[in-house]
Amino acid sequence: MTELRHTRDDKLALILRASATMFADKGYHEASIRDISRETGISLSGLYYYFRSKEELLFLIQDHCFTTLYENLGRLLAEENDPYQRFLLMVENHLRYFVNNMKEMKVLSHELDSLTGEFRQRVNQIKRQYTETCSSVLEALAPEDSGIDARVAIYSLFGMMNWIYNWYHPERDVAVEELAADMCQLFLRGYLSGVAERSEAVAERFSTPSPSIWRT
Amino acid sequence: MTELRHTRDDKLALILRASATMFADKGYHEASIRDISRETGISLSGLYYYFRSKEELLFLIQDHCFTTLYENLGRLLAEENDPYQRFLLMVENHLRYFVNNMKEMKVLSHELDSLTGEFRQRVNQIKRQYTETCSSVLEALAPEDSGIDARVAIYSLFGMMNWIYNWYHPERDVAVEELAADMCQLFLRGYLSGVAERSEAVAERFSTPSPSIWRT
Amino acid sequence: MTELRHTRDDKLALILRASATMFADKGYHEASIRDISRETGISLSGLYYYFRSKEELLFLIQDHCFTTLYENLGRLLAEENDPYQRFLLMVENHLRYFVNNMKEMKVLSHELDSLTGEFRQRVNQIKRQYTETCSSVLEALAPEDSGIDARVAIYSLFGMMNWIYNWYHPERDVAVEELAADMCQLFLRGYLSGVAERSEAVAERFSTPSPSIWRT
Amino acid sequence: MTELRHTRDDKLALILRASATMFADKGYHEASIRDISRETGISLSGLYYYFRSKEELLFLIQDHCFTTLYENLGRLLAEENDPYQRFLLMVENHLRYFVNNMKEMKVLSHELDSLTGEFRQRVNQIKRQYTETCSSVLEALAPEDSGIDARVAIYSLFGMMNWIYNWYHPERDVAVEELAADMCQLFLRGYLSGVAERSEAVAERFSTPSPSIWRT
DNA sequence: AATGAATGAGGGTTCATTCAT
DNA sequence: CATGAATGAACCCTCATTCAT
Repeated sequence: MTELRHTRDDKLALILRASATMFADKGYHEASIRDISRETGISLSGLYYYFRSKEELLFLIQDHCFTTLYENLGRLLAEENDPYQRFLLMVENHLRYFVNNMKEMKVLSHELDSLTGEFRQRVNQIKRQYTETCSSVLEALAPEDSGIDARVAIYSLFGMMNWIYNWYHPERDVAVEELAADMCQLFLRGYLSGVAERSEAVAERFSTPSPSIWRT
Repeated sequence: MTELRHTRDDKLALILRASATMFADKGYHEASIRDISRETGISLSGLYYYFRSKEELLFLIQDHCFTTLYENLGRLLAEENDPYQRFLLMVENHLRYFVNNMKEMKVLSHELDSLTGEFRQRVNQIKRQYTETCSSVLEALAPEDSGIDARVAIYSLFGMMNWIYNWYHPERDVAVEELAADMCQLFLRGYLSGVAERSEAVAERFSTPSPSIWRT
Repeated sequence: MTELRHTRDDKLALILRASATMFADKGYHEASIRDISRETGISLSGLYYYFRSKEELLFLIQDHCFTTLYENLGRLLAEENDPYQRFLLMVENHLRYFVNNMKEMKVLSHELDSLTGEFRQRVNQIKRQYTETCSSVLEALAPEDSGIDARVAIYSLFGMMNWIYNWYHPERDVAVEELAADMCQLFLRGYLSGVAERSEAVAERFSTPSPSIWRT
Repeated sequence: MTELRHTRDDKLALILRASATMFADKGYHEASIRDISRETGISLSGLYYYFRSKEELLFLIQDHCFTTLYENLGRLLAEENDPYQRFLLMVENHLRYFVNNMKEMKVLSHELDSLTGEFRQRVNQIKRQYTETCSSVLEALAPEDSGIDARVAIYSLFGMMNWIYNWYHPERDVAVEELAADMCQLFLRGYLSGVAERSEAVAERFSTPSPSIWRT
């Protein structure tokens, strides 16, 4: 009885998985409902029992991903007070979810603009919540004056992390834990950290803006 | 006279601009040739005088962008020997071109997979050349052992830089020169650099891998 | 009930008929799917439920025609041993089917080259089988030495028969039975057969090749 | 001077040749003016100096072919009075021209319907003249009563001859002279001529119409 | 809960043809 | 004579979606 009532949810989950894979591989607009029908074995019109439109399907995927990511972060942060550890947890949570759901995350990164109206608003809202949580974790760690613009800082971090679907291969590259540790160190201490003579040599270079010889 | 003879190239340039904007706004597959026709004022079939297929159009854009980016970098590096300055030039060149050609660069980032066959190979080749040049600039600067995986380092840098089309607004955010300076500092010295007590406190945290409490 | 379940096949048959007529009247390439849509009353896209491409549509027609023609011949020959009767049956079968399906046969004659790849191979294969069966019927009848090249003989016969779509009008010309009888006599006994003095007069003429006064 | 004035005609001849080849290979409608432009090396718009429309181009080819064929026949028949020789000349003239201009003749056979209006009328007129001349040659030879319908006879002959573009390969098959001789014998004396016992055995079979067991 | 059949809108592309130069 | 540039019409085909069953 109980199992039977789960049938619907199970099938929906199957559909979401297949769709996310399809959307990631071919892009949202290039992937057709027919592709999903073929992949899931459910007939074209049968699919429409589970969602009302293709856009809702995209929404369901994005909503589920962001919600999970966000809730995971909340759960982890709830048990940790130390700012450094909180930062570390945030990065690792983010990267781990991305690595484990690479296809879905590519969809998240690419296809936000494909949503419209209320769908877009709802995803944007949770995305904003997530971003704010991350920002506050970062700010709790910030030096009084790092000399770095706040938006540049947070979005550079996101850029580092979100870009991985473009190059990261689990079987070839370092494990997620090291990936997280490396990125944390890069972001917090920099590429040259630990190098002795760095302090003055580099510092001096950044003290004066470089001459912009560059034309557009 | 001479100007008149440039008509054809000018129109092609106009088409490429409009197409890049279209592709960036709606995505390559969502943007229709009819959209480009409407935007440029050239008839649908008239456009095909300038390119043989939509895919070639995408190729022309990507090829032009990457080539320009790559050649600009070569020109800048040719006059500079100091590793730090070379790094700075590389980052500034990259960011400046991205900021000045945001639409095109979004297309570059998103639509590489949309090319097939020889088009793809040719763009991939120049992309590889550009990446290698950047990598060598970075390596010339590298500490003996930063403890950070080489691929993680270079792609984190690219991630930081390439992500900007997702958040950077020229009129609202810092100028390109500062953007470049900030990212250089972030990447080279880290977010916490300059903070006195950082050395030991942070270092210790990275010495032992964080406990991975996280399940998939 | 049963009839209702045949709906799909019936519609396909309707489409094939209409398409064959269209292809015959305007030629394969000149006939548009829109024409077929108009003719059948089925929407343009609705047609694609029944075939995957225009080329497949042509294939379906050609395959059906050749297969029917070939199977009919097999059925007729199975019950007849006498070489003359077998020849007669072959000719009558061929002509009757052509006359009854003139449009389709014109398509068969004209549009073999319009097929490509596997479609072409499959039609060519059955065409070859049919030709071979006809050839063997002819050879079983052949005099030891008619003095006529084998290929010239069989293809002259086919030429006579296949050409009829260019001139034959059922309502104006002789009935199929006579058409078949006439062509059989023409082919087997010749136009002058029965004429008394023919034997020597004509024979002599063919004994020496005519002087070729003709320039290219 | 004189040579210069021939330039136009020479180029037109080049265009007609190339077009006929194109039309024969791909069919009239499938061959594009662009194909002809590519083949001749003359620019797309440049071609329109030599003809007013694609249809006129087809007309020029058909008209030239039929006229040449017809005039050649007239020249040959003018010097020959013997009915048998006249028949032979007619067949050989027809076949030789077909073999030497296979591409053009395929166009003639296939694309008569592609002409409309006056173009069609003019080609049809000369075609009718040619057919009538051939018919009269045949009738001059006819037995009082061959028992064969006149239309069946003449069109069977044409069928035999016109079909050759479907199977005849100059390098593989018999020479044109033998081709002509074979077809003449076939048509006049039949496939079984010379076979002694034929007379009664076969004749009897044709005296009674074959039982038409065949349903549509 | 699921499907076969159907559709309107729109996709990229090619075509014969024109016209100013 | 010849061409580069341009166009409207039409092409085949795919799409997300619906609806009776």
